[in-house]
Amino acid sequence: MTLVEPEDRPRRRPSQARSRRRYEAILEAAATLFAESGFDGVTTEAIAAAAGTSIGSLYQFFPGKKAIFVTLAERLMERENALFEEVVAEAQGRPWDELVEAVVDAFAHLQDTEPAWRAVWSSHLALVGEVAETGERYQRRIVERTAAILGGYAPALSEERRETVATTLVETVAAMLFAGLRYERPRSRALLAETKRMIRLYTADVLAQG
Amino acid sequence: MTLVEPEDRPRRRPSQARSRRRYEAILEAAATLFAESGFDGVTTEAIAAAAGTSIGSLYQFFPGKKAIFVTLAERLMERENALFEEVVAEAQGRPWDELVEAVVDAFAHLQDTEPAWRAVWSSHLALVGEVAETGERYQRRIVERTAAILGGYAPALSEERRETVATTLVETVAAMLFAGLRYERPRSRALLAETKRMIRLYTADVLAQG
Amino acid sequence: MTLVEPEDRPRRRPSQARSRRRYEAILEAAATLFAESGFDGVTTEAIAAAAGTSIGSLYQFFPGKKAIFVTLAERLMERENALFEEVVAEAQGRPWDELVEAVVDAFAHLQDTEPAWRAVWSSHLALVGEVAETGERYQRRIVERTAAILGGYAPALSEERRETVATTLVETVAAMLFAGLRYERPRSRALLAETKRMIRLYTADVLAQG
Amino acid sequence: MTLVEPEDRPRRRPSQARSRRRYEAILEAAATLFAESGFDGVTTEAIAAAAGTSIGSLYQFFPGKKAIFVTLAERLMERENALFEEVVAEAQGRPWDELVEAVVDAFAHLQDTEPAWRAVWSSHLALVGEVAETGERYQRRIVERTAAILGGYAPALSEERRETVATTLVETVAAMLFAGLRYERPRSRALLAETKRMIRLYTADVLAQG
DNA sequence: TATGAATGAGACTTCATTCAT
DNA sequence: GATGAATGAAGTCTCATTCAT
Repeated sequence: MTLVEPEDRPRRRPSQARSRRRYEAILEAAATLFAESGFDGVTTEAIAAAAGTSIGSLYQFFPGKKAIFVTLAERLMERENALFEEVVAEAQGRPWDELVEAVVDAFAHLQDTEPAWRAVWSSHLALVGEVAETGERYQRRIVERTAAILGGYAPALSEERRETVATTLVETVAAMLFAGLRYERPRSRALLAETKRMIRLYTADVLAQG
Repeated sequence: MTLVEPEDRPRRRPSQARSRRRYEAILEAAATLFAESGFDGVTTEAIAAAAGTSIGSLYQFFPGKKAIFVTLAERLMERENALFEEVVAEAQGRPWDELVEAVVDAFAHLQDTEPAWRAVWSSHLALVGEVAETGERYQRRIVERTAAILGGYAPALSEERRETVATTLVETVAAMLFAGLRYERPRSRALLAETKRMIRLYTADVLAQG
Repeated sequence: MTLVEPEDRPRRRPSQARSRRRYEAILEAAATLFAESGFDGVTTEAIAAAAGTSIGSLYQFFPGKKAIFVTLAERLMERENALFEEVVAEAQGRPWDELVEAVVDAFAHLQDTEPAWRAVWSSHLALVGEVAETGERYQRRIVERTAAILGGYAPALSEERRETVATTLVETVAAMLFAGLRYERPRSRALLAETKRMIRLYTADVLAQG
Repeated sequence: MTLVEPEDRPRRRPSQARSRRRYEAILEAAATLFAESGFDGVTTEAIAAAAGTSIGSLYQFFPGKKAIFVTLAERLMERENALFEEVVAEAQGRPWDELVEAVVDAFAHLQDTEPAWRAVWSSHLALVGEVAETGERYQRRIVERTAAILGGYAPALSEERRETVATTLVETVAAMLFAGLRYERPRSRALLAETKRMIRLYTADVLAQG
């Protein structure tokens, strides 16, 4: 189970208010449960119960468990993408360091508020099955955009170098945000602060040396 | 399934040559299969088959599937610990940067050669189920040792800072090694090189500023 | 599910034009689908969809899936009965052979034009579940009528023989018509032709010998 | 579900005595249940229970419900084929009528003693799903053999006529044997006797006229 | 009355684990 | 000790039927 097949798409995107609520409840319950126990540790029955609905309704909206996960993943990735562009647009013209910091903070905030974050990134980073593809696709896009933006600050850098640097930055932030999940509050913030410092230094060096 | 219970220990550490071989074959087969498909994606039957033995024999050595995983994990962690101490001992007296580089290279090499690496770290980092506890315990030890060694190079650093820095270093290396698994060869090496550069810069700054 | 219970009757025989149309559409759609995929292979949802209505409406007319089938069956059987009497009335006074041939042809034509035929007879002949009872009842009536008519042509035959012969004729025609469904057009007609020849010879012998 | 796929073959043809018994018990229980309630009316759980074993064991031998049915069907068809050849060989040189009678009697006896008979023929004749293919294949073989043997008795008949006649004979016997299942003992025998008489007359006519 | 979303019993199947040989 | 057949709990999913709108 690695590719996203058509059968992994929702069955029916509900439009009426009550259905819509149900649909969202299922996704929300699933996000929480997946985050707690991982994909295989969660049963469709448990998702339905946590969403306060019946197994039958769940299957009316989604053709299967994987489809729920994929929907969650694509939604999150879409949001991450939008968030990235939004922050970048806002930070227009500001120095590189500030731009990076703004992006990292935005993502950290998303991580804090979005239950799906943990479930999806866990799967993505751990490469275990689901969303390998989806996650990779979205991450690739952010790497490319980062490389492009970096080009504006470091025109001397070869395209290849830019991509390597962008990949490193994105992977580092993602990995460290994820690692932060394993720590309680004061420590996780400290880890994030150190991460920012680390990439600031790295970036400065790259801009100076290539 | 998160804590390591007594029932997750091997049943009997076989001493006779033939049994020993069987035991090792099971662990080796399991490492490969877990790395490929994750804990839930592997059946005990498949492990036994890949080890060239029977499901009955497998259960003679291990009380269950989780015990196989836990054994693999503890073994790997033990080796990582030993490796760490070994490299540190060898690098005695050398500058901090060289020490760090030697440790990172040693771990990178371990990652390349040990099939269990991916399975165990995936579980550990993704926090999904198994070995959360075991992994955390071992990682903690390495962080503490790193902090202690760092103390030798930066006596001015407060104990708390030392721990934060050590944590950051260890998490970064672990996370980036793991991230490297998602890339093919030339890129994964580049990512590792950038990671080393990044932590070298970070470390230098810490040593200079605190 | 073998007996026809009161709950297998339609809920209400609609009289208003629009309802009537809906009711018929459901029966027609069901006939086609049952013929294609058998009773268990068809979902109520599919019937409603094929009838261009909703599942809710379907249950307004019929108390359940079986009731649709039973209605179809009784309707078909009724028509067969009427057809039989009609043909017999028309053939009044003609020789036995011509009478038989006329009946067989009429039934063959019904089979060709009525989608329910296949579904209902399949169930009846195969004795699997539905309409065993209904079918048997109607078939019995036709056997009795055949025996009675035969009495006019062969007064010497004992009542018991007459019944045996009538049963044989009816079963043969039904079974061979049904068998014909498994063949494509030219062959199925040939099979029917041979069947007619066979029963003609059989009948002639019975009339001659008893 | 119409074609016989590789996944419809048994999983493991057991060799040890105990397994063999279990395997047979499953098939026997399935034959009885399928005959009573049809393919869809039977659950794998019910088969396992009737066979005095567990659902797990059932799935160890067969990959699914259909595979049980297919195994039953192929086995029966194989037996029918063998029986046919056996009877034909024995009747070597005897008149056509005796040959036909011997074959019909043999099949009638098989029908009486083999619980799978009803289940398999019901499915085959009713064309509902399963074994359509398997049944057709075997029946075709018997038709061809019948046509060939008929050729020895009626060399003047064109090949096409021979096939039509053979098809008619085989279909009639099969259909009437099956129809007989719907009658209690004395009547079912009478029906069979009449069927024999009918095909004797038919055959005599064919041999005389072509 | 018409609609179709909601329900949940129950079907099929897998697989970790036990146990007789 | 080794084997692999046997077990059955538990998971995924379907579909007949109900019911709120």
